[in-house]
Formats: sequence, C-alpha cells, structure tokens
Amino acid sequence: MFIALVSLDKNTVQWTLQYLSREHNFTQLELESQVPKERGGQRFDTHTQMIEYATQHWQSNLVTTSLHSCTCSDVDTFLRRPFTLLVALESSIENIKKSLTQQLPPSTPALDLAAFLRWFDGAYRAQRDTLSRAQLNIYNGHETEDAFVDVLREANIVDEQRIRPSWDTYFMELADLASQRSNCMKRRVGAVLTQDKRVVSTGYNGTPKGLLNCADGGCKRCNSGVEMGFAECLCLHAEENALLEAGRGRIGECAVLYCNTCPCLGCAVKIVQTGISQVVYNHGYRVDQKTLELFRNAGVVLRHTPMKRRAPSDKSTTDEECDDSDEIAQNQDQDDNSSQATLSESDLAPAEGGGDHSGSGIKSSTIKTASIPLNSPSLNQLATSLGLLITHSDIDVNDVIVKSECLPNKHKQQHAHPSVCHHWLRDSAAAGRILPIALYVLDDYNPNNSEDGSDDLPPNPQSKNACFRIHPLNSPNEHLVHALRILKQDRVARDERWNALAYSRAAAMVKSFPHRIRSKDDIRLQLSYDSNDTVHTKNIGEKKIRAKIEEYLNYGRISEAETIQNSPSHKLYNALCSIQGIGPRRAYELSRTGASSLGELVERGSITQEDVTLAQHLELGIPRTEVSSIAGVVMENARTLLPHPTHAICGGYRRGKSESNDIDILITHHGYTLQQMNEFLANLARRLQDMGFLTKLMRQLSLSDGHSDKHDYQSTLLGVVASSSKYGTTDSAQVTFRRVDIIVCHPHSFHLEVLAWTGSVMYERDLRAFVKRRNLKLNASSVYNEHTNNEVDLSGIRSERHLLAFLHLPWIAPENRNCD
DNA sequence: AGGCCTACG
DNA sequence: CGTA
DNA sequence: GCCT
Repeated sequence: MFIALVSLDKNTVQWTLQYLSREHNFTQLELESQVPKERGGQRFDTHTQMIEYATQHWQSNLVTTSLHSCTCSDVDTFLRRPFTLLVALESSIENIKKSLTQQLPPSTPALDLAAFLRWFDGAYRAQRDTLSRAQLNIYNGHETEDAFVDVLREANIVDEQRIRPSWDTYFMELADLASQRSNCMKRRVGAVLTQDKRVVSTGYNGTPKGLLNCADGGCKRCNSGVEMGFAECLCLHAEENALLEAGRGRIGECAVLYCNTCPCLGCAVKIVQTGISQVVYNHGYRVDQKTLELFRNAGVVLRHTPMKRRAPSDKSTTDEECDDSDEIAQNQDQDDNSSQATLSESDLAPAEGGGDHSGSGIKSSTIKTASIPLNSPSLNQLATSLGLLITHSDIDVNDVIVKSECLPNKHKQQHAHPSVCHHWLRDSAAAGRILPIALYVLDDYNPNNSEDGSDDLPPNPQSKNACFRIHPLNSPNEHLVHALRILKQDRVARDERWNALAYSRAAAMVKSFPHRIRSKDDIRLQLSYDSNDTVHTKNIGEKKIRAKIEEYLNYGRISEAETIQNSPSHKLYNALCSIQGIGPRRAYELSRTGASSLGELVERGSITQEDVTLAQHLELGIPRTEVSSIAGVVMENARTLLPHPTHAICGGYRRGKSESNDIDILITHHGYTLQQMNEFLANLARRLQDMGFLTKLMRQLSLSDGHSDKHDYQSTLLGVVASSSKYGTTDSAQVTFRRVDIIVCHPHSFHLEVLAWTGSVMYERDLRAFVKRRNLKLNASSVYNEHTNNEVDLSGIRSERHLLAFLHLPWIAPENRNCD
C-alpha cells in the first residue's frame, strides 16, 4: 500500500514516518521539490514518476509526505489508484506551534502569537483541500512520541479494509447510503438485501407510497413532540421496505440482510418469515432479548460489523457508543414505542465509575474483553452485596465478563483482574453490559480485531459437518427428527452401527433447517434466487432416508418408525438402555429373553431394583435453576480447597437447553499444573462425599495411598448427587438424584475443554473429523499433529471463539450446537 | 472401495 | 462393551 | 446409509 501523510505538524509526521518504517517496514518516497534532502527517502522529480514507481511496487509498503501542498488534481491522481490511502494527521495547536518553533533557525526571535496565527492561516488554507480528502484522520493530542505511537497502533493504519472494503463493509456502506434517503423525522435507517454477494434490493424508512413524506407531516407520530403510541406510526422500517421490494420469490436460502441499525422485534419476525439466513447490523441498538431469542431459535445468524473504513480518531474526540454485540443479554426494552425512533445516545453511555470514561467510544476493532472473577479479593464483596447473580437472572455463576469498552479507563490495558467500584458494576449490570460467564466463557476474543489474525468464518448451512451449521435450539421439525431417531435406535439395537450413524446425521441435518419442512422441495437447498439450481441436502441420501422423509411429508409419519415405536421389545430395550452400565448390546440381549417389563427382569435377577430406581431419577430433566444451584454447591466447596478457581458450566446447560440431563462443571486455575488440579479434584470428591452431597461415585478415583510417589489421579469425576428441588427440605421423598460430572483441566487447555464438554456429540464428532483433514488430532485436552505428534501450543488461546477461528472453524453459538 | 470422533476403564 |  |  502507498500512504500519503498530510499534516500541519512536522513532528507528528516524523513520528508517524518512524513508526511506519519501524513497525511496518515502510519505505519513504519523496518529491525533490517538496521535501528537503536531509529528510531522506527515495527521491522523485514529479508526482507522476512517484506514482508510477508506487504502481510498480504497490505490494510493498510505501509512504510519502510530499502531497501536503499539492493541487487537487495531483491528489486525485494519487487517490485514483487502488492501493493508496490518504492519512491526515491532525494535531493540537500546542503541538503545531512547538513543531514550527523547532523548525525555525536558532537565531530567530521568539515566535509571537500574531505571527504564528498568520503562518497557521496560510498553511491551513494551502492544505485544506487535501486534508478534507483524507480517508483516515488521526489526532495527536499528546506531547510525547511514545504516547502518540500508542494512538497510531490503535488506529491500525495498515488495515487493508480502508483501501478495499470487505463485503460486509461494502454492503453496510450501501445500507448507510440508503439511509440517507430517509425522510423519517425520528431516525435514518437503511437496509440492503443481498444474495450471493449481490444486491437484491435496498430500503430506507419512511411513509408508504402515495402518502405525504414523514418529513412533510405524513406521519403524525414522528412529527409530534409528545410520546405517541407506536401504533400511530405510519413509517415503514427500512428492513420492511427492503423485503417488500425484493418480494418473496427473490429471497433464497442464503440471503443476507444488512441493516445499518439492529432490527426491532417487529422487523425480526418478518425477517424470519421471509427466510433470511443472516442479519448484519452496524449501529448498536437496544437489542431486545426477544429479538435475539427469536433469531437464535429460528436459526437466523445475527452479526455485528463495525464500519472499519471509518477513521478511528483519537479517543477523546469520539462520541460514545456502546458497540453491543449480539451476545450481550440486554435489558428488556420496556418501551415498545421506542423502536427505531427514540434511541438517545445517552442511553448507550457507559456506566459511570472509575472517573474518566472518555475512551469508551473506541471503535470495536480495538475492543477487548476482560474476565473478572467476582471472587477476586477486590470484587468479592461487591458481588455478594450486589446480588449480581440475581441481576443476571437464571444464570447462577460467580464470574462475569465485562466488555472493556465499558471498563473504566485505567483498566483498559490490563489483563489482570481489575477492580471497579460498586455503583459502576451495578449500573453496568443493569445496562446489560455484563455477561454471564457460563455462556460466554472468558470470551475476550474479538473477531473484528485484526490482530487476532482472521475473522470468524461464516457458518455453512450446506455443510455435511454439523460444526459448520446452525441448529436452532427448538427445531420446527421436531416430529420428523424424532421419527429419524427411532430408526437410528433400531439400527443400533440391530448392531447396524453405520446405518445408525447415517440416521443420526440425517436427523442432525434436519435439525439445522430453520423452517418447517412442508414439501420435498424444502429439503433441497436453493442455491440462488434467480436460478432453479438446487443442491442435494448432505446426509440425506437419494435412496433410503430421502424416501423415508418423503413418506413422512406425504402421510405425516414413517411407518417403519411407528412399528418400531409400538413394539413392546423396543420399549423394553429403551428402558434398559437408560440404566447405567447397560448399553445397546446387553439391552438387546435382555429385551429378547421373553421378559415384558423391567420388573420381570428384576425378579429374575438380571438387573437390580436400585439400578432401575436410579435410572428413573436420572431420566428426569433438570431445570436450569437447579443446574446452577448444584454447580453453586460444588463451587462453594471447591473454593475452600482452591482459591479463585475458574469454572464453566458446560453440557446442555451451556447449549441453552431448558432442561439438562446432567451437570457438567469444568474447573481450572491459572498457574496450577494438571497434577495439582487432579489432586484438588480428589480432595473435592472426598469433601463432597463426606458432606453427603455426592452419594455415588460412578468412576472411582484412584487416590494416592501416600506411600508411593506415583499419582494416578483422574481429571474427570462422574458422580451422583442428592438434590432437593424444594430448598431446605429434609423430606427424603423430595430428594432427586442428579448426575454430576466434574472435570479439572490445565489452564492452557481450558477453552478446548469447554469446547469438548459443551457438545453436542454430533458437533464434536464433525469437529474432529474436519480438523483431521488437516492432519490435526483433537481431543478434550490437546491439539496435535497426527503425523509428527507435535502438540500445538494453546497457551495463547483466549477464548473458545478464538480457538475455533484458530482451527478455521466458524463460531457457532452454543445454543445453536444442539444437533443431537 | 473405504471411512465414518476420540479416549478411557 | 459401556461411557463421556 | 451416506460421502468421497
């Protein structure tokens, strides 16, 4: 790339040149006539020569300062090339004056104010046209080079996006452009509907055709100063206009809607119904929890993309906007009317605290997220006194994540646990800027940060691998999935392993469909709106499973599945499988011994009554509140043995299921070795057993006998705990037994463990199958090369999301991994 | 035709 | 073979 | 049973 620096402040220019050559290996090109020789750089006689040279070498990093007093047409010649970037370095008057003074020969008398102003006026007038064309403005309000270099690093001048926008940026700017056409008196909103990277339609908000424009009084509600009901508003939203403009027939399977503002609930409903697969927004808007849930459940991806091409100016000059990403559990927006119209910037201002919060407006390309264990000494009391766990509803965890743009300034750069004051934390929680860690474990990975190497990969609904697809939490095709699962179970029982796998895969595929499947055309994936090209749905073969699904669509049932389900032996088989220690093989044998019920088998002595009773307990779903309270008991005891542990509740709970089968708790600790963690787990197990909470250890830990040096501890504990749904009850009839898995791990492999223990099975399976194609082998605790056996160092992995990007996999929200 | 996730007990 |  |  070829960068031209323009500025009134020579010192700032010099600092920037040095920074660019030092940290990004830039070569300086200058015009003989413009820049004194002693400034260095490769010399040219004319603009044309310099630009031609740059064209030949456009792939290297080049910089010039010779454009500052060029004519407009020279600047335009420069800007026409596709590899150029004009950067304006603005500076405080103080800095400019200092630079000027330093340039003057030592003999000159001190510069008086009037003389300085005359010089400034002239210099500014000469550069005004050039400055106004700059694609990036950087402001230097600092006195020292070091401080300014930090600003330069933050600005990330070398970001290729400014030179050539990504697709996201491209469409988002089009959406912004569309919004300029808006005549709504409340707010400008624009949307662009795309399909296969082509624009299908655009829209902006305003009154419908034939009515007076909103700005001309067409909509009473928007023009009146007083609050009126949203029902009074006649304005169509930009999203609606874009959808209406496109029409139903032109919206295919992979349509993406770009909105410069996050859609309201009303639009979200329409977006889901028209079959849009992804929504990308720019401006943070109070994302209603219901909107978020709606998109999640419907399998519509909601992404946030910042406008990278916008100049990240100095922090203190930026307005404040909280770039909430879609994963933030926002407060419910009480005011339905507020939709697109009444958002005030102050609503988004950060919670006060820590003094100066002028930095909170930094662009999201620099946002980092910090995890703050509330049990760290500085925050421990805060957490309890705040009742933060109550603030954050059903998730009962002790760690929270605070996005750092919401942190008080002094903590911005720190990775260590910051301390924040009481009311700051409370207000941030109330404003929805604190995330429950159970869902987003240490997720300080920001895919928009170019330092993180690569952006998130997009999900691929057509992939045969479940780890590329989005599976709505609640499938609209539940019955079909159920029928396929019965066929799967039957194949397992018959020991037809691979046939069973195929049915599992088919069911997972069906689970990834965001819409109810009504006809056989629905199970083909449309390639694009303007052709009839369809692709065959992976994992649903042309011969067998396809026929079964068509049978289901025609008759509402699959006869084979009905038969299996109604057969007594199948019922017994299922019941047997749910007993701990009895798998498909034994269940198959027992179910064909002529017995008709579990009771009969107990009488025969084939199975025990205890096993049956326990199975009945464990079969009951566990509500989320109980999962978190059981995890709470475990962690409470864990803390007496291990100060400040890091933990995550994984499994179905993390996948957002309303009821879990068991409780999966993953624990680690910074600075502990795996062996120390294993010893801790053994102690925890003993403690929980002693207090009568853990009633059964299903995988016996081999505890050290104290004589030998050999420790073979386990890092996984599988057990059963007695849980009372009624708090404090002593009535044994109220006790339900629940499965608990406690896993400890090395801190470096924490995120990998989270990934592994979150599931679902099909997701994990396809994940491993996929990385295997790149010779990587992946298990719960390590990634290594299959051939060389070299282990991949994961100590730099900052989050599960970062890990997935590292593995070249898209980040699928845990709630959308429910594929089996 | 050959593979289908991986590891542990 | 059973289990995560 | 389905994919490569």
